[in-house]
Amino acid sequence: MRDLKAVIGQALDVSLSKLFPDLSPQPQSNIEIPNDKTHGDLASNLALKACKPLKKSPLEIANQIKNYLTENSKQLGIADYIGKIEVQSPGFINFFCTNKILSETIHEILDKKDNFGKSDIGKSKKVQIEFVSANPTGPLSVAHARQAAVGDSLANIMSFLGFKVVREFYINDEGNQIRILGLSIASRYKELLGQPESFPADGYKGSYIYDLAKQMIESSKPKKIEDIDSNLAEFSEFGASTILKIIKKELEDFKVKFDIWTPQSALTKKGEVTKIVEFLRKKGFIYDKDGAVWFRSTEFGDDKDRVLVKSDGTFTYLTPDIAYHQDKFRRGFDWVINIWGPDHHGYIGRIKAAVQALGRKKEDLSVIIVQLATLFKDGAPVPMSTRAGQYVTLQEVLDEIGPDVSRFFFLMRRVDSHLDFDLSLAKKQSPENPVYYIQYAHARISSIIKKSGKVDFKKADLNLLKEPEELDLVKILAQFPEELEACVKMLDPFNLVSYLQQLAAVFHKFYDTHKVISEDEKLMLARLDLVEATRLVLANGLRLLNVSVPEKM
RNA sequence: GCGCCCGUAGCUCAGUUGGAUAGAGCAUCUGCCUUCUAAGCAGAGGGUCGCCCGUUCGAACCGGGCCGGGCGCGCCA
Repeated sequence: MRDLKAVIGQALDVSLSKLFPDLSPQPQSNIEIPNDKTHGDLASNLALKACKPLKKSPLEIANQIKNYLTENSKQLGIADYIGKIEVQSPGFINFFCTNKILSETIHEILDKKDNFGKSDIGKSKKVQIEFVSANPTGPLSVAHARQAAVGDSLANIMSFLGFKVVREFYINDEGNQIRILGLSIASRYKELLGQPESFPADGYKGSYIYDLAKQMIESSKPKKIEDIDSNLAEFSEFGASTILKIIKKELEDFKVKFDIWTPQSALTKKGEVTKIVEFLRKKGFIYDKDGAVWFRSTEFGDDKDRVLVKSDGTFTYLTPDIAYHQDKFRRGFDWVINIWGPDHHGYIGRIKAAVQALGRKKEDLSVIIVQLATLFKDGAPVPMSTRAGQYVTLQEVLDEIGPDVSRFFFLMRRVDSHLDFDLSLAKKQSPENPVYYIQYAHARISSIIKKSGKVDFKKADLNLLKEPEELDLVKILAQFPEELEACVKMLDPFNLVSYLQQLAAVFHKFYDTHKVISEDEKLMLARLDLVEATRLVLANGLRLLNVSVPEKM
């Protein structure tokens, strides 16, 4: 269907230029699948676009194009695929397909199997997707979980489409928040040893801090209370590394894999952070003011210039991050994609500025802002705050509802839209749960194929498929590759989720209207081809989302 | 005050280079299992696409101005 669109598009362009050679520039032909079936299988608005420059009525233009296409259908390569062309008011040109395109689609799917939808539009472009990158100061929150689901699924889809994808987790193991983590643990440590003191005001209050303090007491030789304050780094280090292990475990349980874990401290140790300031200074993007070192980010469209080195000599958060981005590009990535929470959207301007200061185009970096997910339990929102230690961790969600349903729920809305995650609904193993709707379609087909005992596909006469429910099914199957491309274009796996729901709906309708297994042997064989193709596409889609594909439910 | 996101059915949301009668799920109501899995299907009700101007053959979509909600605006990370 996608190829057919291209062929028709070209045929339209040719006919327009033959009919009106003086028209310049030529309007772009726009071909889409109409909602209303009486408008054909494909429709073009070319005549409407061309009417203004040509100063003619769109209906007249459309009819001229239609006649040209009909007369030259063989040369234009559309004769076998287009059965009828109609012009409808106010000037749409509607195309009605023949069965040939449908049977070709089914055969293509049955041939390619798991590879249907795979393409090389990525042209082996090297892409890095950095996501989650949570500070190792506490277990992963629901916000991280959504980012993980988005990043992982997007990475799957992009790999499938020919991009060379690397998934990376940036470990923010330096800076203020790590110091506060150490302070928090030390405070609990003293408390457990019977010397309670006031807990730091901005400390992490979660119960896991007690666990960490306990572990330190048990594993290391207990320190003298008076030594603690001079050994804060040890508390920080232990806390960060232990929490990182927890994070890794949570992600593993969520079926999210990373190729590379890059700690900020590694860049610092190599001196990259200091070097990046010198580098930018040499390029002339640096100035000194009020005892601090500033980056002239406004030169690249940022709202204001940014401090890189504070007057006390320490770096701001931005500085190592610039070094990190330089490191990314040095490693040869053509395209760097960062997935961040909404609290970082004000940060986009400065990092894009930095990327340009490093000599890259701003398009080489894409930032996806994933809006927050609010958990609902029994109709009420679950409150969340990391510092107060009052939040549901990814682990708890996983324990309660499992990775399949969780992943799916996190992808059910566009990334830029707030997501209400209804734990009570997700937990239900019932019809209201949309994950089962798709999986159920796959299970039903598996059951039919098993019962039919058929192993040989592609031998049937697919011209026997004439019912509207059958044709609808083939048409939506044909759209799978386009939907995957849309995910990359939008940088959002949502399109795939939405597509799979539609596909399942069309299948369920077909299932309820027509029987596959029947006395009519020839028809049965054709329908078995059709449902097997459907099964393959459902499986491919679910696999890209990392949702399991059950044969029985 | 400035910037970003959002405002579409009772609720949660699709609708993306402007296209034909604005869709889905949930919720409510009515039907469909002696036949491949009823975790399904069919049907009904439900809309001033936040409001007002503008652009044009055509606007939920583009532009301007309001109203309302969320977030960000630090020599924090």
